[in-house]
Amino acid sequence: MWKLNELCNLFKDALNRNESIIMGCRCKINYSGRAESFLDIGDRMILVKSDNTLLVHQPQGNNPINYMKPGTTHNLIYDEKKLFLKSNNISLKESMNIEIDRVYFFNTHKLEDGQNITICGTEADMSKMIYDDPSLVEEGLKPVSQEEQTIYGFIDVLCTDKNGILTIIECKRYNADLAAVTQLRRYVEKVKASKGITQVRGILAAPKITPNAKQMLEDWGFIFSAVKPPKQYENFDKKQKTLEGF
Amino acid sequence: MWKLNELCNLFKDALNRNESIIMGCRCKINYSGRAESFLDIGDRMILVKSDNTLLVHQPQGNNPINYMKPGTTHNLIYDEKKLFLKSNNISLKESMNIEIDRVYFFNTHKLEDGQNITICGTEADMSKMIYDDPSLVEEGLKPVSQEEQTIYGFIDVLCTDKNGILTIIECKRYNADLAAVTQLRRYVEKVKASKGITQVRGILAAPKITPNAKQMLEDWGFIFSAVKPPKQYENFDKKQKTLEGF
DNA sequence: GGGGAGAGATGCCGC
DNA sequence: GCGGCATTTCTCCCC
Repeated sequence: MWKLNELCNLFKDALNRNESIIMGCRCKINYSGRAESFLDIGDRMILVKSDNTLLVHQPQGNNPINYMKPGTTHNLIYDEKKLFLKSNNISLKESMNIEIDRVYFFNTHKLEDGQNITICGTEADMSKMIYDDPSLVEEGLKPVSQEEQTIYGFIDVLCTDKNGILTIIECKRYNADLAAVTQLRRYVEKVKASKGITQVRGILAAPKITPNAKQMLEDWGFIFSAVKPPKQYENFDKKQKTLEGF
Repeated sequence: MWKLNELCNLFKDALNRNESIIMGCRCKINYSGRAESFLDIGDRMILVKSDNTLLVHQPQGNNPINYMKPGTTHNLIYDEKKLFLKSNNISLKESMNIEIDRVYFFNTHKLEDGQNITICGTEADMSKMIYDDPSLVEEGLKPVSQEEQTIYGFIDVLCTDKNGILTIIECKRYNADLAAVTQLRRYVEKVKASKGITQVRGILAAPKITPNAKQMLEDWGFIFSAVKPPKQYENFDKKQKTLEGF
């Protein structure tokens, strides 16, 4: 068991040295800022990163249950046999108060990492794939532009179809929903209005589409085209195949 | 410094006891599933929760740089003086491979927490506030329904205005954008079509609205009403006031 | 810094 | 399970 009063100095020193801090503890939490929240007593993991991000994780679930953004100031205070972690972000008008009953583990370490992640299979990759080969979406399409930031908006892929009609393709890497349809509709309307042309086609390219979205899409004279984002499951399937070989 | 080969058993035992695991290490990461990603060598914190969620956090930033969802299986393997954390989620077709060079710290502990967080200041709170007092949005509004799940969609607040015209209010707790306008527009159109009435008003209630969204809103004959979500910044302002008193 | 849109989004609720 | 939608969304890009 930790001597709680000594932790305050360890915590402060770690902050001063820009170390990352990880603490397992039993606590209750109040947050006030963009909203107000209260979390009653339970066991959690608290991370304070070298950029002063704070994360509180319960022992289940993907997301932090509470957090403070980078640039927050933190003070660990010992009072009346309890620890209080008081965090403030003046500029964001956010504050958090964690009342700590018990500390299960406590570590600090200088961690250095400037690496950026590389990801493929994103929507941008998908729109590039379609731009490079529009026949994936429809026969006879000719690419005009990709990922173009225009006054009409951010249009994924712009083509002309086999009849020379301007065609806007909106990509979704997931099951396309109502919001995807309204987004496409917005682009088509903007291009029509600003170019003063009446005929602009809209195609929604995604692996799937919800029934209601399909309905609304067709009500507006648009078309769905089933396209999967590139490289999805490629490595996994390869690996599974290898495993099956044994 | 840790004896790497011993960690594998500690790790396995912790998993078997449903303990949560936290490890600071130097590693590189490959992920394959919904997309593919690679993260070159650097210092990170790895959390494995009692529900087998895996999170990898860099020493900066809010979000995990890599993660695996609850229900993933994990194996820590020692081979050729290196550790490999191999994680697989068969049903989601996702896999991760973490190659670990060095371990800075390693802790496991049984953490128990069944608490749910209470939050106020959400959009639901905001729509309830407006339903209870529609004059916050416009004089003469009479509430009809709140948070109604209809075939047209999920309408925040439904009112009649001072002339008895059906009025749909869409709430946003943040700066309203183009998507918020298209959402409102969708509801108004659906209600018009399904009820067979030509006059349905739409009001967007939010603390702010972007210029383009305001433009589109007015183009469609809708109205913006400046409303703040309840309790936002309340505690913070109170606290600041107290501090100023000193 | 604000606007616009994606995210390996996640999580919640309702059907 | 899917659909619809909010999120203390966060993050990135571009103006």
